[in-house]
Amino acid sequence: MPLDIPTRFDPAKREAEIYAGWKLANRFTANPASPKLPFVIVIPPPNVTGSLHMGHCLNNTLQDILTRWKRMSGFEALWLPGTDHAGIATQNVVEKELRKEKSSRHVLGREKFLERVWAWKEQYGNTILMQLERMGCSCDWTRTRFTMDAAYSQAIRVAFVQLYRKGLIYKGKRIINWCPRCTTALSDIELRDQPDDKGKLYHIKYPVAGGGEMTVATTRPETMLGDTGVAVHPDDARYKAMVGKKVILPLMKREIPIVADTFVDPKFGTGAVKVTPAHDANDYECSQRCKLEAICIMDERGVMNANAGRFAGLDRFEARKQVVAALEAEGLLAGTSDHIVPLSVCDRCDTIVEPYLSDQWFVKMKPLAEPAAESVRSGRVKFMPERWTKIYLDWVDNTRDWCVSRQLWWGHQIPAWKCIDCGAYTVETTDPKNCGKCGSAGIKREDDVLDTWFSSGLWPFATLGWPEKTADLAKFYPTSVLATDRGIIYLWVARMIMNGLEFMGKEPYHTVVIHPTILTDDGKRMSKSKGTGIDPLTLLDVYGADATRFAMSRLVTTSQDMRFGTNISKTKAEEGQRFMTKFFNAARFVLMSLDGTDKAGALAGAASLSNGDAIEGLAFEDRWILSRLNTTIRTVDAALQRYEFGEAAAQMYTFAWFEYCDWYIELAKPRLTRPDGAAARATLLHVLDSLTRLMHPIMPFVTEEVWQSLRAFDPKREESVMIATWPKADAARVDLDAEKTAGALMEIVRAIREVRSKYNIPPKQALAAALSTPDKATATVLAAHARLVQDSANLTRLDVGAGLTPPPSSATQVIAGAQLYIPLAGIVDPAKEKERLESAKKKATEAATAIRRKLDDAKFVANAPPELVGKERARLEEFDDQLAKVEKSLEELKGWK
RNA sequence: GGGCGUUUAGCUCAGCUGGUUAGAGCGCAUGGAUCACACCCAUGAGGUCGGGGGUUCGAAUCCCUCAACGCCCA
Repeated sequence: MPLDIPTRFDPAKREAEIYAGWKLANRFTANPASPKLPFVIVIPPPNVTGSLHMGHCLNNTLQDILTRWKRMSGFEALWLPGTDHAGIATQNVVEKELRKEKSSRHVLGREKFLERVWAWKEQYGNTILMQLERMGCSCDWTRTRFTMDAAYSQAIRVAFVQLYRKGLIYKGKRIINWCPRCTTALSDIELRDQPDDKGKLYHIKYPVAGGGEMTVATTRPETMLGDTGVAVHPDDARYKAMVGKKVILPLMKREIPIVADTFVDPKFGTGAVKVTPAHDANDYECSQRCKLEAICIMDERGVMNANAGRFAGLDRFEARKQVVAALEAEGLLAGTSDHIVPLSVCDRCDTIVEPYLSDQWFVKMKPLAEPAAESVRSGRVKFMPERWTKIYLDWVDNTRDWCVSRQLWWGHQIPAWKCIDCGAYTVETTDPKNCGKCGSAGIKREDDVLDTWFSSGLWPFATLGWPEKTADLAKFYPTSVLATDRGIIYLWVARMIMNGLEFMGKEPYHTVVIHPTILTDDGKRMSKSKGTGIDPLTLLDVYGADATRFAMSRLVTTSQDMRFGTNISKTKAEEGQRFMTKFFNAARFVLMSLDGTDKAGALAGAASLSNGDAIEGLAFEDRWILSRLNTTIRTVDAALQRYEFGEAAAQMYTFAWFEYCDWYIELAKPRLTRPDGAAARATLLHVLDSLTRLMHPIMPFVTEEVWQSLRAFDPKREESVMIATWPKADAARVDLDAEKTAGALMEIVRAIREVRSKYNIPPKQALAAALSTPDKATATVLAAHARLVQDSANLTRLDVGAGLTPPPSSATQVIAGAQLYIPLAGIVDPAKEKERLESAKKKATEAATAIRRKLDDAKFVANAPPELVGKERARLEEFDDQLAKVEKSLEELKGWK
């Protein structure tokens, strides 16, 4: 054959080149002036410290599938990429570098340190984005954004000022989560639970002034140094008389009051609790109600300060030991018991977090959260799968004010200036010179920066140019779909919806797709620290992007997470690789077969088929595959509409492999070289063309490669499959009769192959067969397609007739509606035949009995829908018929001897 | 403590609003260098649908309950 196409598509060799071609042709760039309807996705910004992991790989595969699918479907598709500055994470990375150099950010000073972070970011900050190219992601790289870009930073500032002026941002003293290692405040959701931490519950005796004692229970004895009260439940009879009295705080010899507060659980410990307002959130609230003072006993690094008396200078954990020892020495330790202590650690550095009283900036959440909840309740924003709606609502309905200040340097410095003279804050979008209240020039900017999520929350519109009224913003906001993992529904999704409503007056997207989380082979969460993660680049290197993408999308279901560890990912990627190769070879076959034949005829025919027009000489099998193709197009499209990626992938796989390759191509082969094979050539080409488009969103590279081969054949088609139109299902092509008959023919072919296999007859050895049907109509239909069966089963002849006399010494098979005889003189083994027939008899008997039992049940006939009853009757008839045939064959078998 | 999810073939998973002889891929077994593909083709074995109750003419599917595993919130 003159056409030279390799038998494999080599991803390592071709992917980069294909991708570069797309980029060069600006295929990813969206145009705000386009008359097309927009379809927009903003990427969940990966943080600049990361590199591609399996979660990104899945997340971005799905986004790319949606983007490519919509782009082909006639939308102005924009997939906007970018990265997030990741305040703590990035600062930690650079501080670590500095430590190696025996330096620190404090040695460098703020300005120099930030220069250093920027340098780091320039060098490593785009790693993930570059890796996305490896996956074939069709992001609009001309619009890449970074949350620290000048324009983006200005957007944050405008947002902050607006919220502040509306009274939605305030500064206040609160108990917040403090990381003594990062020396910054953290929000509730930047913590992680430390699993099964075995701690102890300490029972401490507090002497009561004027005699007696009270025992309190605590898991954190060192905090007693900061106690300013002891609380009991007001209804607790045991302590009623004590309320209002004082206890003498051991070790500190401080008199502190006994107060009554309903937050005390009388059943916990002794029913009396120590109150440490500066180091416990509940205690702080209690102190506000009971007018207790707050004494802070630790510094920002978790070291005891002067308020801790003789324990000053000790680390918090050392202080615990010594406090316990001191209490013991004074005979005030009533005892200890084992106790599981729920501990939180810093999400970034694993340090145990300290509840800490400090002055921080907060966002008032209620006014923002309420409309954001309403957006979801009303259905203006939908979660897919739907069950995540409840998770989202639970959070937005109960959210507390959000601490947004961080004691870091890397980030957006809070645009608030405090007046040295009058103490007022001036909050402006441009740097002020004077206090906005008293006019004093003595103003100082806040040191703190904003939580990274404050900036990410503006992502869907700040990336499009807000607060400026840009063309992009007008065209592309609101965006369409957000795809992410469930892990950041609170952190990010909720905040985007709040901000979208607050600043744009519209929800940022109509659909949130929550995709599975990647698990290890044994169903645990992948963890970097445990080393159970796998590197997607390895998969991409070995199997290529298409195979990896197919493997992942194939596994996306709406109910389950995705196991994709070392072994499973390999198996699944291999499946993807095989599919890629199979498809590539189908294309190879079609193109090579058509080469040298009547190309123009094939092209014209395929074009007519694409238009839904009739063409001449369409054979039964052509009508069948066209029917199947159009059903597949419909189901794939429907699956994507529902964001059921696994289903979409499975549908195209089954069609391409089992229907197109295994059956249709084989059936079409004999016709290809015949003069009357024009319709077969046209159908072959048309189906390949449709399949290439259909598969493109999931397997962009191999489909582009095939498309280019098709284009060499037919230069008039689009330059790239990326801009080709998405196939449209043509209901008129669906032919259920043809599908039914095809099913029967396949069954016949399989039955013959089964006989071959049982008797070890090589496929090369041609056989004869006879098909006996009960009625003439069936015989006529099957006889019309005898040729197809002969070709597929390598038969020299196939006699079809109503009530045929069975040929002697035949292997027999009973199939739906017919008996099949394959004369095998000298080979056939009556014992084997009998065994097979008996097994068939058993199966048919069981099935028939089950149905008969139903139909004999008056209740079934009365209650079941009539069409079902009819269906069951028909099935019974079929099985009875099958049974009769098997029995007949068994009879015939006896005659052999 | 509360909530969510999962439990179907050796493995990974489908199975929609209850009615199939419970499916697929991998793996396994047997046969095959046939002129698209051995990353292939053909054929086959393998499941009392986690346990126990219940509803129903009928349950893998609905309800209750127990168990195991995973995740989230407190």
